[in-house]
Formats: sequence, structure tokens, C-alpha cells
Amino acid sequence: MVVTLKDIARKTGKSVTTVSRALNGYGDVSLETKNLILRVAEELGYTPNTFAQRLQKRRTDIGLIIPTFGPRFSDPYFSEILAGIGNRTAQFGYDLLVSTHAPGEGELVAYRAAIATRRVDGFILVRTRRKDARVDYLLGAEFPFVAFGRVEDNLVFPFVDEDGAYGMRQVVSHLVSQGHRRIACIAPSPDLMFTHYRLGGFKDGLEEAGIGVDDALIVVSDLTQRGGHEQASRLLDLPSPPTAIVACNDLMAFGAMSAAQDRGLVVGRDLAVTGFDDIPMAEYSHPSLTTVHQPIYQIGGMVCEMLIRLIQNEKLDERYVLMKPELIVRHSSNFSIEG
Amino acid sequence: MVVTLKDIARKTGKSVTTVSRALNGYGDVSLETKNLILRVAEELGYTPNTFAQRLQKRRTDIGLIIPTFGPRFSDPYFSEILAGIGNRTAQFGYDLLVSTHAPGEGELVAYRAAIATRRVDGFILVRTRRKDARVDYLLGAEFPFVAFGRVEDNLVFPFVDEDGAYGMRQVVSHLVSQGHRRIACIAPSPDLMFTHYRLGGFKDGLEEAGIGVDDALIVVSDLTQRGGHEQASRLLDLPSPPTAIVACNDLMAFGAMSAAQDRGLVVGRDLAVTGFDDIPMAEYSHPSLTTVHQPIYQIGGMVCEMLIRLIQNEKLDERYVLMKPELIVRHSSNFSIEG
DNA sequence: TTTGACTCCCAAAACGTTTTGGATTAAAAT
DNA sequence: ATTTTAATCCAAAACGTTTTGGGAGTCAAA
Repeated sequence: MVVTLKDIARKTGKSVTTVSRALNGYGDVSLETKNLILRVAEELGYTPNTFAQRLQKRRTDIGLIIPTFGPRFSDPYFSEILAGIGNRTAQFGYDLLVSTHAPGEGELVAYRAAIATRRVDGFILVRTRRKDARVDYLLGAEFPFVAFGRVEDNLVFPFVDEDGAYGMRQVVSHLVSQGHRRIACIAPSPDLMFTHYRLGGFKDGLEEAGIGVDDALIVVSDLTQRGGHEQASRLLDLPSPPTAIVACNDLMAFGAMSAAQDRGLVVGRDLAVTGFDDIPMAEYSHPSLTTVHQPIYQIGGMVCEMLIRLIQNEKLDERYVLMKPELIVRHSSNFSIEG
Repeated sequence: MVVTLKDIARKTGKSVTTVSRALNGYGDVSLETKNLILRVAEELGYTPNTFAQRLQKRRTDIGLIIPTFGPRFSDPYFSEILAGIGNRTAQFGYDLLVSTHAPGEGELVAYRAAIATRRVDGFILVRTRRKDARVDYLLGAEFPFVAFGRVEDNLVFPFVDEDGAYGMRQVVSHLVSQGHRRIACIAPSPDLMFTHYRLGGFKDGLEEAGIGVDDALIVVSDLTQRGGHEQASRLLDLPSPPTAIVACNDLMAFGAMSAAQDRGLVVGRDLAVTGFDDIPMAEYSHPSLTTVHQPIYQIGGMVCEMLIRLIQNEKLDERYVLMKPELIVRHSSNFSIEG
């Protein structure tokens, strides 16, 4: 009951070859037969068998292996980027193969398997690490990929990234202009590459303002709200606590706000808190969160489009894209603005 | 340079058939040749070509089309369920094909295409609607699928759902026990099936407590924080505002809290707010959110496992699973509890 | 009349696997 | 000495598509 080229060939009295070529728009089919074939194909409800096509041609899917930290990974960041990628793959007629995998040992196996079995013909890498085994592996295997994020030592692969250092300098300069001097930072694991840029930007911002970096005010957490809560609690219980807490993502900032509020502090007045990413929730937290806007959805689409270009052997206009993020000042760092 | 069965056959001096059968563990291959073939396959780094296999056999992937509402869909609910599904598919050696699609016209086309091109052999449906065209379509096409959620009129397909009515009755009874009488509800679109259950449970809870349902206190929103904020604002600006707001998901509850806080109300004391889902953030909002815990991650895994069973023609232990959710009381509805 | 050029078509091979339906051999049973 | 049985193996077909390398026929130019 599944319609194949052969069925169309039989019905039209043409050969399978001609049917295939008509359907694929080759020029060596007369307009008349072409229309006939198109009509019959439509009539019979023909759809090509993807696997037969892929056995012939080389095109397959786009692979995305989302690194998950723990069984629950509710970071809206991933939904956002997934939507960006998913919508773009659809637009180009590609499929998106998603797996989830914790970083570490088994992770590369997943990549290797996907490549070896020829299920995907390009990867999108998200949340790069300083020394990223995935990058090394894919580079070594000469397998097409585009990363959202950079790595430490070599940057010969195509990537899109946001300029985290710039974003952070903006944050610090904003806080300094509000009179803050004791500014703390909740950073994610130093393994993550974006930590490097954001933390670097934080320190540079302080230097620029003529404020020394106090290592006691730099703490490490895990990108979750829980983590932000814990570390902010610790900071606020210090003998001489900070007057501003800069979190390296919005989720940790929410946790920090909550920790402050637990202590009866009014965020935005008694303590400034800032985030990074500008997830949709940032606007509707209480107080609304000062953060750095990153167009995650757009970046997802962009990364995806670059990868498709790469797969199709087209030239990339730009192999390395660095987006300038934008500081969004809201109430959590400035009690008095209207809104 | 890609190793095929033919290469192994050549190297071992056996036929392609024998190599295939050895690799697939058939009994009609001597132990000796089997070991030889296995060794050589290993040596050469053989991995089967998925598309050739799938052209022969029928097994393909598991499809998941995530309904997105608008370009940004940051609902942590989806990351959570995606993780649950993704990890389970991996465990069973299936691949997960993800697309994103807005509900409506084009949506069914995506399903039809995935089936017609034989790219997937089973679907997981999430966020069912009262009259769900996807269900009707898949049922009509006799295509295997499992849903997270029920539909209004017929329940002949396998599903997993949480007992939203029960959860909501718990919420209302808790609020009533706290002395609340004017209880509002922010419900999602009535098209969504879970709205029906949650809102039904809300009304039943009121009836049970001998409180009449006041339609003015039931408002509709869109599951986002922004939406919750808007509708809660409206409710709070009523001449005689509610003393408790029951939101049908956590995100809207966050929005509602923020709206209350904008008005200088202390949530948990001046106004109770509750959510539904218990996304990880609920514990770390300020105040922490009273909500109904749903094991979304586990449900994802469960749905996935049922689908795989179905695809493999195994009997399902249970075709219809209804999970009892659990009320989690936190500060947003009860200022005085410790923690 | 041949020669090219052009248009339209197609048979066969190929992609890499699994399945079908034996073939061969040796051992066991008659 | 023949027949059965069991253990191994394999050639060929099949899955549905695209690509290769022409073959016919027509028409105009030489």
C-alpha cells in the first residue's frame, strides 16, 4: 500500500528512471510526461522513502546532543536554543536528531556512534568547555560541526558566540555607576568556556573602575537556582557582605534574589543582583532582573544555518561570529527606575 | 574508507551473508567463523549503515513534535520531559527525532510527512488538546503513539497523565483550611485538556468546601509568566480582590507573585499564590512556591517506554496510567511554615 | 546522404544491508 | 550402502532510490 516509484512507473507506462528524474526536476523529461508523472504521483500520494534516498545520496540529519547536568535540566536556555535550531532545520528540510548526554566519559561515544552509523551529517555543539573533547574529536574526524561557544586553545572551527566579556564589563560599569564597590560574582564551573569570558569581563570591569578584585567575593556554583541560592547565602553571611551580586546566568540570579529576600533584604535597594542571558522570566521576576540580553533563539537559528551551509559545501560568509550582547537594566539593580 | 560488510567478507574469505548472520547472532554460523568475523569487524571498525538497515528492516526513530507557542518557548516543562524521553530512547537504542511546530494548520502536515517518508515509527504526543486533531489523525492512520495527557471524547489510545483534578482539589482544600474564601484561578486556554481537569478540580474543591464558584474570579491566560502577571494584576485590581490565587502552572504563579509584589503585597501573608507542576525553580522562588508536584521527568521516560513496547509489538502492562500528584506546601501559601 | 546536435527516454548498476531458499559436507541412522 | 539429519555456508533477491551511460528519434546543417 506504500506507493513507490515503481508504482508510478507502472501506472504511467514510463520507466522508474524517468519518473525519478521527472520528480527531481531534471531537464531531460518532456513537459508532457513530466506533468503526467507529477499528476499520477500526486494522485497516488507518493512520498519518497527517506532511507532509500539516504542510502543513495549522502544527506541525513543534523545532530544535537544536549549536555545534561543531572537528570533534571530545566534551564530555559536549552528550550530556547532548541526552538531556534528546530525551526531552522525544518525550514531547510533537515531533520533534527536530539540526544541528551551528561558530559564526560560516555559522551564521545554518542558522537562517535552517530557518525559511524551515518545517522547525522553534522553536529551542533552547545555549551562548550575550555578543553572540549567534543571539539577535538570532531575536528580530528573532520566531521562538520558548528559550535555555540568557543574553546580555549584553538579556534579553527566555525562558531557563534556572544561577547561575554563585553557584557560583563557593561554590568560592572553599571553597578559601579550606582555606587557599588563591593561587588561579588557567582560564576559557573571554570570548565565551561563562557565562564572564562564572563568572569574575565567581570574582573576587567572592576579593574577599569579602579576597584581591586577580591577573590573572597568570587564563588563558584552550578548554573541552577538552587546553586545561586546557596552561594548567595554564603556571600550575604560574610562579615562584610557585598552590596551587589553579579550572577553569571539568570537562574543563579533568581536564586540569589531569593536568598537575599529570605534575609529580609529588598533587592534593588539593599542589594543589587544581576543575571546574564535574559531568559523570558527575567522580565517577570520580582523585582525584575537586570541582565544581559543574548538572542539565544536567533543564535540557535544562525548556528543551524551555518551548519547546513557547511554540509552543503557552500562558503560561509563568516566562520566566526561574535555577538554584542546588550545590558538590560531593570529593578533588581536599580530600585528607582520607573516601570 | 567506510567499512562495509563486503570488506569484512573479503578479508575473512566468507560471504556477505555469513558475515551479516554472524554479526546478528544467528545460530547457523560456526563458533570459529563467528569469532573470526567478530574479530575482523572490530579490527576494521565496522559499523552498520543505518539507512541500509532501515531500508531492509522497518525500524526507525521515535518522533517528538513539540508544540511551540510563539517563537520563544521557555517552559521548563519541555526541557524536563525532553530529558525524560531522550534518556529513555537512548537506553533502548532508539533515536529521537525532534521538531517544533505551532499548533494549528501546518502541524498535521509535519506528522503526515514524518510518517509518509517513513522516518519515524512512533510518536509521542505532549500537551494534548480537548479535541486533538493529532490524536484523530494518528488513530485514523493506525500509527503507534503514546500521549502525555488525555483528550475529551475518546480514550482508546495509550496515555500517561497526572490526575489534575485530584491535585487541584488538594490545593483548594489546603487554601480553605488556611481560611481563604475568595479564591481565584488563572487557567490556561480551555482548548488544552489539562485545563479541563485542573479547572474542574478547582471548582469541585470549592463545592466540597461549600464555597460557590465565582466566575469573575476565573481568568484565562497563556501559561507564561507574563500572562500570569497580567491576569493577576487584573484580579488584584478588582473592587473586592481574591485572597488567594491558584495558577494552573508554576510559570503563571511566578507572574502572579510578581504582580502582587508590585503592589506591595507580601505573598504568603497578604495573598496566597499556588502553582502546578513543581518545576525545579518553584523551590527557589521568593517566597518558595506552594505547588503540585508532577514527576515530569519520570512521565517522559514512561511514555517513551510504552511507545517502544508498542512499536515492538509487546503487550503493555497498562495502557492507561494516571499518576497521583502530590501537594507541596511552601511559603507562598503559608507564611509561617519553617524552612 | 551523412553529420551533428538536440530532445526524450531507459536499462542497469549502485548504495549496504537482511532474508530467502537452497547447497554442501559430515555425521548419524537405517 | 544408502538415507536422514544437522551443521555450515552462500548466491541471489529484495528494500526504493539516484546515477551512469547510453539509445532512439528528429531536425537542421553540411
